[in-house]
Amino acid sequence: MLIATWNVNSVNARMGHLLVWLQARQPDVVCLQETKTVDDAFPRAAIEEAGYHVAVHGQKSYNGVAILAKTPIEDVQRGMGDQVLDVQARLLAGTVSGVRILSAYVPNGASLKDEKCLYKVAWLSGLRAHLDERYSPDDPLVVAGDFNVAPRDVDIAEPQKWHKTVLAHPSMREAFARVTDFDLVDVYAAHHPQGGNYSWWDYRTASYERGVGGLRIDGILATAKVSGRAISAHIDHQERAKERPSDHVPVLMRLVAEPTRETSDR
DNA sequence: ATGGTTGCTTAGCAA
Repeated sequence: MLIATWNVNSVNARMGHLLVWLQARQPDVVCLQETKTVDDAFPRAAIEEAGYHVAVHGQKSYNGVAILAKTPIEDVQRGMGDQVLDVQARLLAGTVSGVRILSAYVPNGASLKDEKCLYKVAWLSGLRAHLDERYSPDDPLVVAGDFNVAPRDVDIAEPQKWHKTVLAHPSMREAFARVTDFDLVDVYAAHHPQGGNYSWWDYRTASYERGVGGLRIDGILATAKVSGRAISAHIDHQERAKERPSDHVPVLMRLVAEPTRETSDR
C-alpha cells in the first residue's frame, strides 16, 4: 500500500502533472493540499477516470484539501469541528481500507510577528485537540500534508537562514511537536535520520533551479499501527524539475500489505 | 530591509 501527500498549489493548474504522476506512481492513497478551488470546480471526473475515488473539501481561491484513493473513501469528515478554525478549508478525513486518513494543510503563518502566525499556532493546537477528541493513539491513523514546519535541521539545506522564520522557528517546531506528541511517528524522518532531502523550494529565489536550498515541510505522520507497517519513505523530487511545477513535491510511504502480528514470535 | 515567482482573480492577496 502506497500512501502519498502532495501540495499541488492549485489542482486545476497541476492536472497535467498530477495525472501523469498518478499513472506512473499508482499510489493507493493521495492527500492533496492547496487545491484552490470550490468543490464544484474540482476536476473530479478526470481523476475518477484515472481510477480513483475522490473526496474534496475546498473553497474559492485559497486552501483546499482532498483525498484520492483506489478503494472507496468512507466516513468523510470536513474540518475539525471548530467554528473558527474551519472557516478555512484545511482538513479532510476519510477511511480507506481500514486506515483513517487526514489530509492536512497547516497555515503558513506568513511571519513571526504576523497575526497569521497566531492562527497557525491555534490551528495546530486545534488539530491536537481534535485528535484527542476523536481518535486514540491505538487507532490506525495517518495525518499527511503540508505542515509548513521543517521538524529537524537536517530537513533544511540552510538551517541558519530559516530558524527565524515561521517554517523553522523553535516556537513553530514546538507547536508542531504538540501534534506529534499525540503519539505520531514522522515516517519520513524515521526512515531518513540523515535528512538532506526536501519537499519545497521557494519559487521566488529559484533555489531549486540553482541547486541550493529547500526544506522538507511536507510529511506523513502515523500511529504505531501504521508506522509499524511502513517499509520505506520517499520524496519525488523530480516533480520539481518539470515545467510549471508546484513549489512542493510528493512525499510517500509504502506499507506492507498486511498488518504485522505483534505476537508472531510467540 | 526588500524582493524575487506563481496562482487566482483581475489589484491585490497568499504563499
